[in-house]
Amino acid sequence: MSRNITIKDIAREAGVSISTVSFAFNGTAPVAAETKARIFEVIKRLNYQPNSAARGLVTRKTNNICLFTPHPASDFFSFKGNSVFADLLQGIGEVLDQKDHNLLISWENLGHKAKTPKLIKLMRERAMDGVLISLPDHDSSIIEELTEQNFPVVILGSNDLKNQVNSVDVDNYEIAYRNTQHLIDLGHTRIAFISPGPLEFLVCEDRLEGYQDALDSAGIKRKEEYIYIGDENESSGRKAAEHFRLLKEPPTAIVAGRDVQAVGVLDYAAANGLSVPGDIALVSFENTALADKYGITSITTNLYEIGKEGAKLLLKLLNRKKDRPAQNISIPSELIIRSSCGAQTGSA
Amino acid sequence: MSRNITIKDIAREAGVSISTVSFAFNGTAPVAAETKARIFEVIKRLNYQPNSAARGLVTRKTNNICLFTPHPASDFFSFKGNSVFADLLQGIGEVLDQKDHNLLISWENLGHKAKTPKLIKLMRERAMDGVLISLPDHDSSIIEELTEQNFPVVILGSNDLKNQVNSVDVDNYEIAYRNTQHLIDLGHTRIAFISPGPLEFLVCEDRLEGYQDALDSAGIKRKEEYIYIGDENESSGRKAAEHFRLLKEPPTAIVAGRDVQAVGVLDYAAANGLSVPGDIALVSFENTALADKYGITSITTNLYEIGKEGAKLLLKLLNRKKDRPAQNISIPSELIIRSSCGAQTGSA
DNA sequence: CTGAAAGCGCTTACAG
DNA sequence: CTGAAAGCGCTTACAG
Repeated sequence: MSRNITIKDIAREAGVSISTVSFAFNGTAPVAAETKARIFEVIKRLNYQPNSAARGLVTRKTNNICLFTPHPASDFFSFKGNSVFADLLQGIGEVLDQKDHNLLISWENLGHKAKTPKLIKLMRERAMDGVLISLPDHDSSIIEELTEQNFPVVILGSNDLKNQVNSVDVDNYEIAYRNTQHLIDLGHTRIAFISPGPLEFLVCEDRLEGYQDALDSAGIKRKEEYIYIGDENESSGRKAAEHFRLLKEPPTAIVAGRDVQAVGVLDYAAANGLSVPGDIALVSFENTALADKYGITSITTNLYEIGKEGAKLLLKLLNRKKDRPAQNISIPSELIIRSSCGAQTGSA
Repeated sequence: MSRNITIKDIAREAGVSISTVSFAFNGTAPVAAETKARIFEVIKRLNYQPNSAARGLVTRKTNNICLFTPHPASDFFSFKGNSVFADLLQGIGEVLDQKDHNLLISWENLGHKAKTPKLIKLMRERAMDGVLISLPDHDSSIIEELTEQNFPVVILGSNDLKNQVNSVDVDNYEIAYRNTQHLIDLGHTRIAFISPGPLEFLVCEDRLEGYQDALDSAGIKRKEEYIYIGDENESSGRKAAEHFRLLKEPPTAIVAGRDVQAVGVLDYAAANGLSVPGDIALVSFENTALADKYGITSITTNLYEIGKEGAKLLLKLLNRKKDRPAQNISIPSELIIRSSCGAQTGSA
């Protein structure tokens, strides 16, 4: 590779000092109009782009933001649905793009139990300015270590550290409560719940709690057998529906953990001559294209907005001198009523 | 944030010079055993991690590898199926992890037509050591600019630049040919094709050509109406099946572009009293869990291996002094026979 | 408005 | 085996 153009080349070619080039290029000090024009002519002609390592060494900034998950990639990217994950990334990317930041992406591989967790290593070697953490579980030791060092962190999604760490999320507790309450309002008392994934993910736990508290508030007794742990596959919805159906007292309504699970429930119902919402009233989360297509009542979980607001918040943190109390941003959700819950037709 | 531990701190604390610390830490020159022990004790105690910017400034390496797509994130991540994309990332990540490299991820947002493409900017400011390019289309100007500068590039997937640029892919032409040939061997002559996505993606074009050439070789006349441009949604498979069914001369076999489309075809068939493989023989690509679940004959497209081999190849490039001719690695594919094609039962 | 100089935290010849 | 010194390409006081 041929030698790269440096600030010295520009300075020599433009007949000025390197400080003047730096001032002009960065707009960080006034430079005479003609000088500036000459400098920029040379910059353009020579295709100059400042070396980020050199710049980073003195400014102590990399302009890299890390999106991290303390889980293997497969868990992470499968857990988030297809389009849903793209939305998160798109939201983050748009904001970072605009502010000239790069996106680093990292996860903890199973079995790769290094002495130093990857993220801590990245922080110590200053490979990034801040981190967005997604899908945290109960082990918040990494997050605590980062925040102790005053390293800028924003959590995307449910977390254990409310009020201590900046975060952006939909209120999973609240939307599960709302979904459940909606079914209660429609007269149901035998209401089952499918978790969108394993309960070690806080998003799942939060939703379960919201569901349970809604039942409690309505004076409806919880039933262990009304809870099914699903996953990102449609089949888990089908299996859940079957599990519920085989109970002595089958539920009359189901809170599915995600739209694809709701589709599985619909599938099981159709295959077994059950009517939705007649025999089973159904609500879900995400409000993806699937919900629209199959007429599933679903509450929005706007990952695009989470990504966007998360990135914005992190960037704001980077520009602040003094500490401020942690901010917990909640992205509003909307319950989209369709045919599956029985509210629309009134014929439930 | 408190001041960070530097090599100076280690040197002072260990009572040696900074060169010795550097030599010991990097194993880049012999250091007396006791000296080394003392140094590492201090390193551990003080949690030292070398500053990557400082190191990068002199070594001219960032240890960052960029995964880039010249398309908006939504296109990219949706195009690759859910798990399929996770597999690609997982493959890349495992290799980079092991070699202590970080993954930068970048894409070209629509409407964000900057004067300098993002990737070129990243290259010029030396924010990464090399780049993996995924989902390229016919506009290879960016890739050409990178290779002209001798910047290390590996293309993941189909590309226009065979023999000029390093690449790793399944042979999309060949697997489409093989899929089609399989149906021909089963006696079909009216064979339709669903593209996995828009033809601007080279992977789609390659598969279309493989399909067409298989027909040509068998002396079967191509029919424009036997080609349907699908997308990443199941519904596109359903629509394709309907489109084909309404033709005057409906096909007796379909090469679906991806498993989820094949599921759509099955769905349409079931809803319309058509038997698979009786009325429609069906083959597909990807061999995901869906194929297994629904008994779809499908040819593997191992994205995990593509990611892994791509990352390995790129890392090898980084360590080479002199140029070598571009390498085009082909990941082998396997046709997994299941019930949908009619080969298994012989009752097609 | 402009320039000379120090310094960011490393690596790497070069001496010894 | 170890250390003093130069230098990577920038930014940023400091003088003028």
